[in-house]
Amino acid sequence: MKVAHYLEMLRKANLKVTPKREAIIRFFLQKGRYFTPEEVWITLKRRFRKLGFPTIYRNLRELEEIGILIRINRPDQRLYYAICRLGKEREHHHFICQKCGRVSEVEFCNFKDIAKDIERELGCKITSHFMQIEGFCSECRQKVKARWIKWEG
Amino acid sequence: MKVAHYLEMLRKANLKVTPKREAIIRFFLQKGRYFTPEEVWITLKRRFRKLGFPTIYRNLRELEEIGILIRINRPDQRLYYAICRLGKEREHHHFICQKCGRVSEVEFCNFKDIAKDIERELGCKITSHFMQIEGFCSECRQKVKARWIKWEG
DNA sequence: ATATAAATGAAAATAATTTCTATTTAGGAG
DNA sequence: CTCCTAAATAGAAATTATTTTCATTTATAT
Repeated sequence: MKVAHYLEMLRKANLKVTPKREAIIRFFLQKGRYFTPEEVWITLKRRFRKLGFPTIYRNLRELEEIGILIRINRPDQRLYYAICRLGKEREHHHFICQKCGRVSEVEFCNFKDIAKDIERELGCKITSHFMQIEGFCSECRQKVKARWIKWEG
Repeated sequence: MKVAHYLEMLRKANLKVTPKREAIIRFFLQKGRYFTPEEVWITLKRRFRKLGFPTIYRNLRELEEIGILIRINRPDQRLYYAICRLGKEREHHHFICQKCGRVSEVEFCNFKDIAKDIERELGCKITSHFMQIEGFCSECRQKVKARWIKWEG
């Protein structure tokens, strides 16, 4: 998705299109991986002489609420965000590279069937599920392979 | 699983079986739902005149590391723990009741096949995945139903 | 251009979590 | 059963991520 599309999402959500919001979106879109609010702040601080922490935190949360960003779960319990290329309408999950942090959308998920089974088993009613998949992205995977070959001779 | 089994897990992990550790395990086992470290502390404080926050935090983390407890993800970004009745060996996920907080094990997950498809699609190598399923447990579901019937007449 | 509600920066507050250190305790050896 | 040692703990203090407050600025509809 292009920047224009995300800006349209802002308008639809009655959020003003400010230079900082646009910069945040462009930043995530360009990097394609996850970041902490602090990392976003440090990077954007170069371009904006004045840029407060609360602005970053507030905007990241707002952008997440309307489906432009997603939150990434990490064991260190800090906030991590990444851009979502699909939005909330299309059910999907995310793959996170444990080496480079790249985040990729995964549309495939036959959870409907699994949910049915679980509901029958537990007698419960499932309303949502969250999944995060981790591993090595194709790029990092090839690097690892290359190193292996080098070692193995 | 019984308390004795969890104590055995402690020994295997070279962690001493202290009264507080045992109390933490019993607490979670009896309640069957998730709690914050603070909630655990408040409850156990009644039984132990002296009980420090760090002890709770440290123990919860340690018990999680060896598979006795699991961490629950909530949007508020705070720590939540619950007991795991299966351990790390058996691959499984957890269902969390959004009303009462009850945590149930879900062994069914045909992720192997899904993983294959994702790996082919993204060219990645999947090493792990995390899933958390939410909804209403059978008990809370019946309560909701009962209220509905009452309303509907 | 103007008005107005929304967005922002700076400083301060909050609150969860961890560190530090002296003391206590579990559990193995004798 | 007693002693020993490493591990566990309490309490206070420190740390640190995140949020609140509020005066000022800005986007955008008119």
